[in-house]
Order: sequence, then C-alpha cells, then structure tokens
Amino acid sequence: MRWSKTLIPTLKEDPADAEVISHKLLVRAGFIRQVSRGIYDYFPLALKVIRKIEAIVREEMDRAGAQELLMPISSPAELWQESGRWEVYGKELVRFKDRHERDFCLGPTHEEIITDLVRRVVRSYRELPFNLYQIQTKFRDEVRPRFGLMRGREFIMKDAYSFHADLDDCRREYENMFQTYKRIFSRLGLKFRPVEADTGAIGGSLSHEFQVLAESGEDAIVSCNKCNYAANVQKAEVKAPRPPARDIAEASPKLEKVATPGKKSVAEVAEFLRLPAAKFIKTLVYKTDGDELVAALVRGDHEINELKLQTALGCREVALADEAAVTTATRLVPGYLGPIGLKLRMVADFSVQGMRGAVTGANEANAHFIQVDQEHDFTPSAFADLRLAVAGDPCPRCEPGVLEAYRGIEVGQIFYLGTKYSEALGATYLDAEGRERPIEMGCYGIGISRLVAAAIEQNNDANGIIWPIAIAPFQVLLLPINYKDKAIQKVSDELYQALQKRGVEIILDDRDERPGVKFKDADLVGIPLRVTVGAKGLEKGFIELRWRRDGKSEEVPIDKAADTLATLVREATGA
RNA sequence: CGGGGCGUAGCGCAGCCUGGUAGCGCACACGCUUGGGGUGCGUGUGGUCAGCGGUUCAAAUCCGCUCGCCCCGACCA
Repeated sequence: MRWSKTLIPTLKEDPADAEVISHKLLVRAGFIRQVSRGIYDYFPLALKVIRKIEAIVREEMDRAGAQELLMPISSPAELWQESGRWEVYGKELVRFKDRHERDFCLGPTHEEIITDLVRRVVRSYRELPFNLYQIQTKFRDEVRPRFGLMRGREFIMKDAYSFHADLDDCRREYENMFQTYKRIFSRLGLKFRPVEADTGAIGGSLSHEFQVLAESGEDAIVSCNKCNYAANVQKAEVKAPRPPARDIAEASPKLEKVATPGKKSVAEVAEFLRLPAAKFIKTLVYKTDGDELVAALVRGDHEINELKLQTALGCREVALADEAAVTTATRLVPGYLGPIGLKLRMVADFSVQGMRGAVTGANEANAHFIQVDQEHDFTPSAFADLRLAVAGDPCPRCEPGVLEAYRGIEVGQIFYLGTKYSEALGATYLDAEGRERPIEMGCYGIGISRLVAAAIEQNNDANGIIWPIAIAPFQVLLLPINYKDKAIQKVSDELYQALQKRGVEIILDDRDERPGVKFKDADLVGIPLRVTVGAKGLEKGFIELRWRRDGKSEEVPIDKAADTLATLVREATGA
C-alpha cells in the first residue's frame, strides 16, 4: 500500500473531545472519527486492525470446533417478549417500528435470536452439542458512551452460543472456550487476566471475564499474590473474619450519646470525634424490588457491594433509598441513622460482627452513639459478605495470600447460561429415553472494536501508538527520506516489491513531505518495523531498520534487506 | 436522569465580562527555499460565530428556548 493513496488524516494536536489515550491516538493517527456520540467511522487503517483481530478470533474459534454464522442485526419484538427482556432491558435496547407498525429492535446481544434458530432446527440429543458464533455490529444505547472505542453505542463483537444436552457437556465447552480465549488474547499480544465475574442481567451462574490490564480500565479487579484467584471486585468474595475474641468477664464500656452537630458523613464525624473510620458502622437504607426498605450495615472504611446485598436479601434489585423515603420510614435524614432502635430489617457485613467501641448514628438529628457494642446493643437479622473487596484483604481461596488491586478493560466474557433462554423460548430436545428436555446453553463474547482501544491503552508512548505486530495495520513501514530523489525512489520501490513478494504487509510512505513530518507520522501510526531509505545510507549501500517499540535500529545491506526483513517479520509474528 | 463545562475556518484556540468592520497558530493553495525528526520567507483561499426567537440604531458578544458534544455521578452483556 502506498501512503499517498491511503486515507490517513493525521492530526498534530489532540482532539478536544478525547479523554483517554487510545481515543486521542486513534483520532490523531487517522484511524477513526466520531459520527455521533459513541458511533464512529473506521478509516482504512482501523479496518485493517479490526480485520486482523477478527482473523485471529476466527481461526481460534474454528479450531475450537465452533461454527461461524451470521444473524440479523434487527429482530422482532416477539422474540424479546418471549424471553421477557422486551420489558426488562430498558432504554439500552433501541426499538423501532416498521411500516406496518410492528415492533423491532437492534440487537444488543443475540440469545433470543439464536435460541429461536436452534429451537426450529434441533430435535434430538444426537444433534447436540454445537457452538455457533458470529462477528457483527451490535447496538446498545448506553447511558453514557465514552472513551472512544472503549465504550461505544455501536461496536463490533464476536458472540458465540453453545448448546448441550447436559450440564457436564456445557461445562466442558466452557472450559474449551476458556482455553480458546487465553490463546486468542495471547496471540493478540496483550497482557490480560481471566477473572471470576458477576453474571449480570444476562443470568446464569458461572462466568469469567478476560481483562486487559490498563490503568484507564473501567473495571476494578483483585487477584491473589499467592494463588491464581482473581475476580472482578463486583464478584470478589471477602473471607468472613473470625469475630474478635472477647473476655466474657470484661464489662462493656457503656453506650454513650454524643452531639455531632451538622456532621453527617463518616469522614466528617470521624474527624470531629478524632476516631478512625474503621471504628464506624455505616447504616445505608436500600429499597428492594419488593419495595421494602432495608438497612445494610458496613464498617465505616468499607464500601458496600450492592450485588452482594442483593444476594444476601434474595432479591433481584436494590437501590439506595432516596431521602424522602428514608425520612418517611425513620423520621430522620440520612446521616444520623444507626442500628440501635432502628425499625427496619437489618443485614450486616461480617466485619461488623462483634464490633466494640464502635460509632453509629443515634437515630436522632445531630447525635451519634459511641462505645457501641454490637453483641450487646443490636442484633441484625443476618451477617453476610456485603462489602467490596479491597487490596490487602486476605485471599478467599488460600491461606497466606493477600489480594492486590488492578484496573482492567473487559474484552471478553464467558457465561454458563443454563436453561434460562431455552426454557423461555421452548428450545428442547429429546434425550435417549425419549424425554423432552431444555437445552443447556453457554455464551461467549469478545469485544472486537474495544480490543482495538485496549491494545493501544497497553501499547503507546509519548510519540504515538505501538502496535503489537499481530494486529498492526502493516508490519513494515518503508520510509524514503526524499521520494523525489531518483536513487532513493528506485531502491524504495524495489524493496517495496520484494517485500510484497515475500508476503510482508508493507506501506510505502511515498508522500512528498519533509522527513520530519514522515518520522512523526510513522511514530504516531505505530507500525512495528520502520525501514528508512536515505542518501546517507545509500552511499554506503545500507538502509536503516528500526523497531517502533524500543527504538533499536540496525543497518542492513540493500541487497540483503528484503530477506532480512521478511525473516524478522516471520520471527516476530511467530509464523 | 442529576451536576459541571463547551459549541467561533478542516484541527487547536482567542474575542464574549464592558454590543460597533471576525482574529491567531496549524492545515490548505501558489512561488521561492529546504531535504535524516512537524524547514524558512512571502502571497492567498476558506466563517450560516450550533440553530431558532427576543432586546437594541446595531448582537459572536446581552436574554430565552432548542440541538449537539465532553466530563463527573447514577446505570451497564
């Protein structure tokens, strides 16, 4: 490819609307432009990267025994009504009517469509199992799209769905996909980590996310420094601590009420009373999907994990109650709430169990209790794991291990789905005994376009992108210092053709630009290997070869250049 | 949806407070110059000042409404 014939609109300055590095660089280096919020044009270079990622994903999915198909991007409301998600999904699901006033939506994911497909085709256990996947544009009307390709509304995704006669076989495929995903992300050249994940709105009971490690990641993850336990903090378990031992003979200091005028938050009261946050018990009032108000108690220095609270309460949804609801129920504004004398169902985090000398709200304005003794002063209806895991927590799986915290970009997730969709849509098969049974399902996603951003978040420097060679738009950039110079042009053109003949993916910067401009663009666009052809080198019969990643360079005789480069590329791509 | 910010040439920005001929840098075109890290000089092209409405002799500037975009929060396979 010739640079002069390729649309690569590079920019000298960062775009004003970009925040994260991958977004800035993708726009600056001429890969993408925004069309509307969360919706982008993919320019030729970006499409090349996407195609390369897709190719690796296809190869590995096919190798794992999955089959590619393609489903429609729009689907009729009826399928979504059958699964119940037409109501549940909310505004994220973009809906529209056709000319006959029939309801449709754009697919944010395809469980319904594929389950419908399968129920119309599969009759017998003999036809199972199989795994179907597609690579396709999805649309989700995200509340807040952001960070360029990291969280778009329209994005490219590989989604796979597997179908099985029984749970064991589904588990086998889950493991198969787990290993496949590890191969895929390794081949892409990314540092990643599989972590245990919450199953979210999609349902199911077993799930892993594949997280590309990056500071700018939206997800917080923790992992053990001793064993291989790793989890999204949404999911990460916190080991129940042993309640502190106590001397029965020892008399409890007496509960005491103190004035805390105007001090509401833990931080404010802690400063006012000169006590550490860990001595506090936070009382948070939540509203359940059953419209019940419930109090959740966690230690002052901990954050509540609403998913765990849901599990502990056995409900599908919880939301912090608004002030009005709290006031109506307790005659108080939040800030002075406490468990003592509170007339609500209370659940407490394990860490609250047996706390002594604690501080809580006094359930009256401008006052708190100190010297609270949990065992003596109040009894929650249950103790449970309610808080977010943090760095430093003991590992829930091994003894000496301690959790460390990272940030990650979720680029893949695998789920065991069970029979949620097959039962809702009636996707069944006849087993060997002739009994009708719902099909067991798994589902496996990879965010293709998000991977483009994730790769850059992990591979960049002050000058621009540094593509892993496996997904670089080109493997080699040929940079003639002055393409108008006949001698330079001749050597460049011959090398260009020789490399193409050897199967090297190459772009020739044949523009009539100053060398500085070309070097800057070369760094910005991030092609792994740069070959410079200039008058100085030609005099000695050499070209210069330079790696984008570490800046290491060497001089290569012109007549050996094509073979040397082809070999280097082959080695670097592991081919 | 709540809070904050922004919208002026292709890009990045000033001008707005205090109303009076729309500016700067980059990019672009042309000429000369230069040719191993965004050359230098000169000449030039390009603007419904987001849109609609209002105030005024006069609006990029003041007021109202609408739209778009960004950030934080709530939310999220």
